[in-house]
Amino acid sequence: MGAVKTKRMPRAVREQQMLDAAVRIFGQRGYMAASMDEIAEVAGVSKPLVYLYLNSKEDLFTACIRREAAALTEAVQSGVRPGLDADRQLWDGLRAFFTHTAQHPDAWSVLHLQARTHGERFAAEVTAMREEIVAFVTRLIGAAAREARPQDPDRPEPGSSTPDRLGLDRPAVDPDLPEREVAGLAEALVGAAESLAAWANSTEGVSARQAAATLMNFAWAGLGNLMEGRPWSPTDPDHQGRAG
Amino acid sequence: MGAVKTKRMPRAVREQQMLDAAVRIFGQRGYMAASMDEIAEVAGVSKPLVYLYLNSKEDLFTACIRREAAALTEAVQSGVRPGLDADRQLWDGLRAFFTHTAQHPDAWSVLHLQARTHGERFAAEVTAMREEIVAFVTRLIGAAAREARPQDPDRPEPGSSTPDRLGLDRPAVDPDLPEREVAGLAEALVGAAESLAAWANSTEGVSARQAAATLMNFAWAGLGNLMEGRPWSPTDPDHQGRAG
Amino acid sequence: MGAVKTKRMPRAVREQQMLDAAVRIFGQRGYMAASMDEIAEVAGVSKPLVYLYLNSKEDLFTACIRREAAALTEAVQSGVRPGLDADRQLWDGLRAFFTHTAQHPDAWSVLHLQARTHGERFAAEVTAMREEIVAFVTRLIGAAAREARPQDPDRPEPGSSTPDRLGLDRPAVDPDLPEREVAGLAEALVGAAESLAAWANSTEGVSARQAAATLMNFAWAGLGNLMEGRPWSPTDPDHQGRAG
Amino acid sequence: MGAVKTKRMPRAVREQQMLDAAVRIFGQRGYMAASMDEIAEVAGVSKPLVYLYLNSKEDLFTACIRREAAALTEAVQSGVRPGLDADRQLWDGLRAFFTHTAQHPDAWSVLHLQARTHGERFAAEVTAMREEIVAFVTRLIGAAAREARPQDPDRPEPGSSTPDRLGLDRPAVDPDLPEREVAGLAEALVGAAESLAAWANSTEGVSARQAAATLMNFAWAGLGNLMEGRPWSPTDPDHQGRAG
DNA sequence: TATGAATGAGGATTCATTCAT
DNA sequence: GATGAATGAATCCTCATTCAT
Repeated sequence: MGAVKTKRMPRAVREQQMLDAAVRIFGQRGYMAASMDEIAEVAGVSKPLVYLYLNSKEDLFTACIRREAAALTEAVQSGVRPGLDADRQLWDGLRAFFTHTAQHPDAWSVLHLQARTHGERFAAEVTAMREEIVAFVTRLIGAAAREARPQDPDRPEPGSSTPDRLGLDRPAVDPDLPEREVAGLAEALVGAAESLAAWANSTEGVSARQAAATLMNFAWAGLGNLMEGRPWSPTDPDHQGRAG
Repeated sequence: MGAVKTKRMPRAVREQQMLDAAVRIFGQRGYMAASMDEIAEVAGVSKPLVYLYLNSKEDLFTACIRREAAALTEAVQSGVRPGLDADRQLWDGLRAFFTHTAQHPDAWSVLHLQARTHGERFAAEVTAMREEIVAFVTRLIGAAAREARPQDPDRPEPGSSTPDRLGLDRPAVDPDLPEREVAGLAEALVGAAESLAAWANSTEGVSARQAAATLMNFAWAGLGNLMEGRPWSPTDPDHQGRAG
Repeated sequence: MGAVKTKRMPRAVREQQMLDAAVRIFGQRGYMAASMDEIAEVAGVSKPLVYLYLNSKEDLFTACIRREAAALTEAVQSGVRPGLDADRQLWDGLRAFFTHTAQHPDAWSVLHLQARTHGERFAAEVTAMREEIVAFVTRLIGAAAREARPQDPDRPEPGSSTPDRLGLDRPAVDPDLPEREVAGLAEALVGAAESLAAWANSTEGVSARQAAATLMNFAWAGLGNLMEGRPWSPTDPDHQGRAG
Repeated sequence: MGAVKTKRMPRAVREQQMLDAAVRIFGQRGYMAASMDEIAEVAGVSKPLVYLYLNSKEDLFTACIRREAAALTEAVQSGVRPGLDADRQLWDGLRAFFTHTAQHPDAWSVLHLQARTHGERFAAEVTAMREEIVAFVTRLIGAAAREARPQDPDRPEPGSSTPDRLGLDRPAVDPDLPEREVAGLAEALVGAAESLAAWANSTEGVSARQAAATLMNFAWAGLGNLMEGRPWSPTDPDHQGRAG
C-alpha cells in the first residue's frame, strides 16, 4: 500500500519520501491523529528509520511545515513578474497561490489548519511564511500608492533595499498609513485568500482563476480608496453613496 | 486550580460548568490534546460525572460548538439594528463579531480552529453557523445593490418576508450578480473577518472597533465597485487608474 | 421500556420485580456484562433501591440463582408422581425439567451457564440444586435395581427415611454399585439432560417431550445393563454383540 | 510470578507464551474478569506487545479457543485407531478426551464454559469443534448399526471415502434413524462427556479411565437398544422389564 | 420508602519512542 | 543503512457503589 520498497537509497531521497508520506498523513488525519506507524508504513520504511532521520514527531511535523511553506512561497514567487504593475503582480501572485493550494490540498491542510491548531511552536513556523506574504502584499500596496501619487518623488524606489524571497523589499510601508493599519489590511487580504482557497478546493467547479478574480474584485478597489485617503467611516455619506 | 468545589448542584448548572471548562481546555489545548481528565478537574467534578451528563468526548465537543455558535450568532444579532442602512448594519455586525470573539478567545478557537480541524461531523456544526452569517452578508450586499439602483422599484423590500435569526430576509441575492460570485465574495469577507479576529486577539492593543474599521475599509469599496458593474480585470485601465 | 413505574409497593413485590429484571439481564448479557444500571432501569426502580434491598451485585446474583434453582426443583418435583415405576418417574421428571427450562431460558442461562462461569461462590449455589437432582436420579437407579431383583427383599423401602425436596429419600444408593460409580452415572445423566436442554432450546421444533424421549432412550437401557451386572468393558464380547 | 523474563524472542515463541498465559487466566478468571494486564504480566511481556501480536482481547480469546480446540481434537484423533471395532474406537476416543481435559483444565474451562458464555462469536468457534466430535460419534453409531445387521450388505464400508480429521467418514448416518434423533443422541452423549470431564476434574481421585468407563456403561447399551429398534417408551413393558 | 447527585477504581487500547542486532 | 522486538505513559470510558435529602 505504501511506497514501493527499494532498499538502500541515499539519505536525502529517503527523507523526501518520509516527508511526502508525513504531509499526506498529517494533512488527511490531522497532526494528533496521525500515527508514526502509518507514516512509516506509507513511506515504505521502518519506524526507527524515521526517527533516525527526523528525530521526533514534532520535528517531523516542523520539517513538513517548512518544506511546504517554502514550496508555497516559491510557487507564488515564480508566478509573479516583478516588472509589471502592482495590481498585475497581485493578480498573478493570487493565481499562483490558488493554483498551488488546489494542487496540494494535503500540504495546504498542514499549513492552514494543522500547523495553526497544535501549539505555538508550529504556528510560529507558518507565521514566518505568512509574514513573507504579508510583506509582499504590503509592498504592493505601497507601490500602488506611489504610482497613484507621482507628485511625491522623494520616497525610496522599490528594490533599493535587500530583496526578500518574493523579490520585493521588506520595509516599504507607505508612511502615510499607520503601520498597524497596513498590517490589518494585509491580514485581511491574506485571510480572505486562505478562506477562498479552502472554498475553491471544496466547491465543485471553482477554478484558481475564479478565486483570484473574486478576491481582486473584492480587495483592489478598497485598497485604492484607502490609498487615496478616502477610508470608510460609519457616518461618511460619500462612501455610502459609492457602495449603497 | 479548577472551579471551587461546591457539592450537589442541579444538573443544568453542573452541565454549564462542564461546558465552560471544556471550551477553555479545548480552546487552549486543541480537541485531541485536551484530556477528559483535565476538563473534569477544571470543571471541579469527577470524570464519570462528565460522562454521565455529556456522554463522550465527541458529544462534549459538539455541545461546546453548539453553545458557542449560538452565543456568537446571538451576539451579532443583538448588535445589528435592522432598520438602518446596509453599510451601517454591516459595520455594527462586524463590531459585535469582533467584540465577542475578543471576549471569548477560547470559544473562538473552538469554532474557528478546532471544530474545522477534527472531522466532518464537527465541521458541519460550524458550517451551519457560518452559513447563517454568510446569508447575513449576502443579504446586505443585495440590499446595498438595491439602494444603489432605486430605478428598479419592483423588487421586494427588505423585511417583507419572515426574518431569520439575524433579522434579515434569506433569499434576496441580487439577480445581476451570478450567485457563485456572491458566494465567493461573502466567503472572502467572512474569511477576512475570521482572520482579523484571530489577528486582533493575538495582537496587543488592537480593539474590536479597529478590526471592524479595517475590514470595512477593505471591503466596502470593493463591494461598491462590483455593484456598479465595474469589476477589476487583469487589463482594465480604468481600475488600474483608480487603485494605482 | 422497563416495568411500569408504580410508587410505594411493598418490599416483597419490589424485590421480585428486581429479581425478574436481574434474571433477565444476567441471562441475556451474562453476569459480568450485566450492569446494575440496566437492571435497575428494567426493574423500574432507582439504583440505590436495588442496593438497599439486595446489597450488592454478588448478592443479587446469588438471590437470582437461589430463586431460579428453587423454581426449577419445584417444577421437577411437581411433575413427578412418587407412586409410579422408577422409569415412569424419571420420564416425568425429565419432561418437567425440559419444559421448565424451555419456558424460562434466561433462568436456565443463569443456572446452567452464568452461575458456573463466574467463581466458586456462585457455582456452589448451583451445585446444591444439582445435588438434589442427582440424588433424585440416584434414588431412581436404586429403585430400579431393587425392582429388577425382588429376590433381595431386606433392603429398606423408599420413603422410610426423611424425604428431600424431590420427595425421595436421600441416601438409598444401591449397595452393589460403588458409590462413585453411581455418582458418575448420575452426573452423566444430568449432564446429558443439561446439554439436551440447551440443544432443545436452540433447535427449531424440538419439544420438551422429544428431548425427554431422546434422553430416556439413551440412558435407560444402559442403566438397566448396569443394574443387571453387565457393565461394558473394553474386551467384553457380549456387550459388543448387543450394541454392535 | 509470571514466566521468566527472557528478552528478544522471535515472534512465534512469544505468541505461544502469550496464549499460554491467556488460556490460564481466561480459564481461571473467566473471559470478562480476566484482565489484559494480568495476562501480559503472566506472559512476562508488556501489554502493548500483547496487542501488537494479538490485536485485542476478543482476538486473543479467539486465538485461545482455536488453539485449544485444535489441540483437543488432535488428542482425540491420536487416541483412536481407525481399524478397530466401533465400541473400541469410542472407548479409546473417550479415554483420550478425558485424559486431555484432565491434563488441561484451564483449556477445558475455556472451551466448555467461557467460550459458550460470552457471545455468539466465541460460541461458534467451539461449535465447529463440537460438530467434528459429534460427527465422529454419529459415525460410530452408524458403524455399530451396520455391524449389527450384516444382512444388509450394499451399504458402503467404513473408510471407503476420504476420512475427516478424526479419521472417519463423514456421512454414514444410519438411514433407519431419523436424523434429528441421531443428532439428539450425539448431543446427549457429548454433553454427558463434557459434564463428566468437569466432574472428573473437580473430584479427587477420578481417573480419565474411570470417567470413560462410566460413560461407556451409560451409553453403549442404550445405543444398542436403539439400533435394534427397541426404543424406550412410557408404556413399553419390555423396556420396563429390562431396566426395572 | 425512594432517589438525584456523585465518585474511586480499574479496564481496554494506543502511541511515541528506544534497544539490540 | 536498516529493522524486528519491546515498552512507559497516557487516554477514553465504564462500573459498582454511596451520600444527602
